Amino acid sequence: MTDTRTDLSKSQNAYLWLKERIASQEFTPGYRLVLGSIAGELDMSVVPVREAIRQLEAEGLVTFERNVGARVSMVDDTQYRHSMQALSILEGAATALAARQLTTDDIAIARAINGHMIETLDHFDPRAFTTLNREFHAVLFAKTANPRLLELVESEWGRLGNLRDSTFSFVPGRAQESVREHEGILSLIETGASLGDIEAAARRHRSATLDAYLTHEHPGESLGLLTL
Amino acid sequence: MTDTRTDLSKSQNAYLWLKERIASQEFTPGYRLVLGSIAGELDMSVVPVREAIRQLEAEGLVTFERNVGARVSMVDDTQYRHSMQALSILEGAATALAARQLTTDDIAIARAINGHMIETLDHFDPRAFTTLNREFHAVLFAKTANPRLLELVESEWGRLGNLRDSTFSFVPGRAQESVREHEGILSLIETGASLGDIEAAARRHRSATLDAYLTHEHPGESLGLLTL
DNA sequence: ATATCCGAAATCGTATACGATGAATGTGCG
DNA sequence: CGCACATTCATCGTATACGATTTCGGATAT
Repeated sequence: MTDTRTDLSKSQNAYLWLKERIASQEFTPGYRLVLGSIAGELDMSVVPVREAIRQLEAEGLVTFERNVGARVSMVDDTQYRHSMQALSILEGAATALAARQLTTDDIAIARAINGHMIETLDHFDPRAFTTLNREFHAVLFAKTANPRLLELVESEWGRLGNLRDSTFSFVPGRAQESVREHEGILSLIETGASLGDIEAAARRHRSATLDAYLTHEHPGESLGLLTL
Repeated sequence: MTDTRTDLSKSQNAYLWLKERIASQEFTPGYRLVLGSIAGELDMSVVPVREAIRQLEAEGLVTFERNVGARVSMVDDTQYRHSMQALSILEGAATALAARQLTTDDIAIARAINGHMIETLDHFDPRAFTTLNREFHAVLFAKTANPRLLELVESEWGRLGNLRDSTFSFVPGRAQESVREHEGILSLIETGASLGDIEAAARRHRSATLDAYLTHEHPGESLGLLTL
């Protein structure tokens, strides 16, 4: 069942394998990455595993402590907010930069996805909702004029380990609000609104998710949205 | 003369050493990083060197090709634009997020630095100008409410290898324009302008540097500034 | 002269080995 | 009973070794 691709180096395989485990929350923040065990699991020596972990470290997914080992990074609440805010900025810009490239077909696809999201609202499944949500935004980003922004967005999502995204969706009413905002962004794009307006809307959309979480979990507290 | 810090692991030392060489342009884009040579130079085996290079790869400073080796990443013009644009977005946001935290003292310091920049305009030294320029923005960012943004900015600067920054400054008239824009940003902050205005100004400031370069090197071409 | 093939050298990717360091456990003393 | 210290164990960090792959140069054929 090992889906290791032989056309990749072992260290690359280890890298992907670990990344997957972290993203899928099999390895949760704080989880200790023992070189020997992982190497055994993947049927390789420790050397490529170490390389893989170093790469993950450079991306911020893993923290090393000398002579102690590596563990999946803990993102405390503060870091979480900062990453989310950075994400809102990056995604907002990416959306705006893609807006002009989107065809009516693209918009139709996005709208269809949003339709599915609305359907799920009855028998609410946060995981499905989250998946659809990412698909929705993927469509919007797909034709961005700046692929580098996409890399940054992806990397930042990895950093967050999409860990709490599902819990986010649980904030009462936020899901409904979210799909409404999606529709709002789509119509802004359709009607040829200014890039500034589109960017602001897309940014607010992500910020609002975080803000809803903050005010819900820590009543009275708020991110203080970047007003753009 | 080896300033290797013994409190760091060898791989960390190799990482820093390489990063320095790349930043200082001793290793220019395309330069081949031969494991054995570097290991010899640093008096260590190849293993830590490989780890270091993997980290740099994750940051985008180095590119690996299987069974061939690693070389310092080539940033072609397109990638360069995209990174610069991403940078303008990140720096714009970082500036806005720091604006409200800046004291009159901070602004005075920034203004003093900008003053030095103006002085250098007579006997124009692009390297000194660039250094001062980064200092200026460092002051503005220093108190940002979002340190994660700073990390992203730093990382993106590393990616660009601050390679062509000096050539940028050579675009006729851009240096003068730049210091004027600095002053403009400072007064926006002083007068308590909206964060949106500040962000837009800061973003435009960086974009304009790129745009000046593009229209100068490739006449008729332009980035098409994100209008924010 | 140019192209093609072959062998040598260079370099990479990974396994194994081992000293070094930190954590865990046990032991003796207050 | 609890704490200081010694000992053992787990794990890390790095050196060395070696097969695998690519690159390079020269010999041969066209």
